[in-house]
Parts: sequence; C-alpha cells; structure tokens
Amino acid sequence: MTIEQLNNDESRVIILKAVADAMRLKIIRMLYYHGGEMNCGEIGEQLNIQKSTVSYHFRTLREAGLTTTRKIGQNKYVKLRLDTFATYLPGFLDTL
Amino acid sequence: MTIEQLNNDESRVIILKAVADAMRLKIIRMLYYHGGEMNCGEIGEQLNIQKSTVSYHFRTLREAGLTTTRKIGQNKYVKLRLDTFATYLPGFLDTL
DNA sequence: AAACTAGTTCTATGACAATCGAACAATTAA
DNA sequence: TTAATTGTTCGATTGTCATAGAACTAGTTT
Repeated sequence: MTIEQLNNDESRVIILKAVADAMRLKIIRMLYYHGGEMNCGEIGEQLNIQKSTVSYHFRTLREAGLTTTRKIGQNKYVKLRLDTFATYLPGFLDTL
Repeated sequence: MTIEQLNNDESRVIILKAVADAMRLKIIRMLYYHGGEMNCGEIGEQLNIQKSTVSYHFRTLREAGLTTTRKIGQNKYVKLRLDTFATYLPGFLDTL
C-alpha cells in the first residue's frame, strides 16, 4: 500500500504526521541543506538515537512518500522527494 | 504558554501536529473556503461528532496559533490566522 | 569461513492523542 | 426564575506513536 493509492485526505494526514515530529524535521532539514543523497548512517550519527529508531523514522518518511531510498552494497542512500513536498507542502522546505 | 514563546522546532511540531488530523483538516478547509468567521456550532454540525470533541479540536487549533476566537453572547466565532499559515505552511491552504 | 558493518524487524513499554458522556458555566428565551 | 442553548472541562477508554534492545539479514573484509 503506497501513499498514492489513498484518497486525498488520508495521504495528506499521513504526510503531515510524518513531518510532525522533531527528529524527522531534523532529518528533513539535514537532507535539504545537504542537497543530494545522504547515507543513513551519516544522518543517524548526528541524531544520538538507536539505529532501530533511526530506521523507524526513515521508514515513516519513505511510506509517506517524502523520501526515496537507494541501496548500494551495504549502504543505503536517502533523498527527499521534492515533488511530494511541492504538491502537499509547497514552500515548506524553505521555511526550515 | 502560547506558541510564540517556544523555540522554532517546538512550535513547528505543535503546528504540524495540529494540522495532521483528518477532522481538523476538515475544519480548516471549511473555514478557508467560507472566507470569514464561522460559528463553532455551524462547523460542528457538519462533522458528526460530539460537541466535546469539537471543542477539543478547536482548542488544539487555537493553542497551535492557527485560529483566533471571538465570543459574542453565547456564540463563539472562529477564524483562521492566515499569518501563521503563511509563516509555517506557506501555500498549504491553497492545496486543500 | 569467521568476524565485522549497515540496516531491518520484532516485541515491549511509556507517553500522548482522539473520542465520548456527564457535569458544569454562561448567556438567552419563555 | 426556570428552560433551553452554546460551549468548556473532566474522567475514562481506546488507540497510536516514539523509543529501545535483541535477534536477524545482507553485504564486506580478513
């Protein structure tokens, strides 16, 4: 079940909930100001929480359609889906 | 304690959480498309939930700085604070 | 092959959120 | 002054969310 299959309000709520968390805001801000992709570990290091928790937040963002993930070897690279932000939260990233 | 006294991320999370709920999205949409102020009862009627629940959602929106309230006699009128939306969620209302 | 590294999944836990119904307060109408 | 109306607050319930730690998978290094 991906975000695109839900009706408008359901996906909107999922997206907003995904963004409505201090940790995930930090992750989004990092990704945005970094520009491109970031290693999951790289991000996790700066958050000072367990890797299982980091993984949980990445999943939440991915399932909300706010990020994409690419695996290379044992590393995973995450980047923001600017299209989703533009559709549901236009201008939001620039306020961070 | 009002939203303006908190640091940026704290208020951001409160605002986003306030918006990340299906009922409150409906309320916001109603207020936005109606244009001006609306009677609490008027809004509540269309939501099909108990008045105590409606009151709870109004408080959540107000404490997040997303609405203001004005009491006239026994009625209460609510309107959106467009300034808050513009600052934290620019363009968001137009996506609704 | 064995040890190491990067992430995920599972289970448990504590905190917080949404809802309801009942009691309450304040205003207006009869 | 008693009814009715409009909204708030309180207590209880149910559900969801964020976190941690342990066990696990997949890929890498030695």
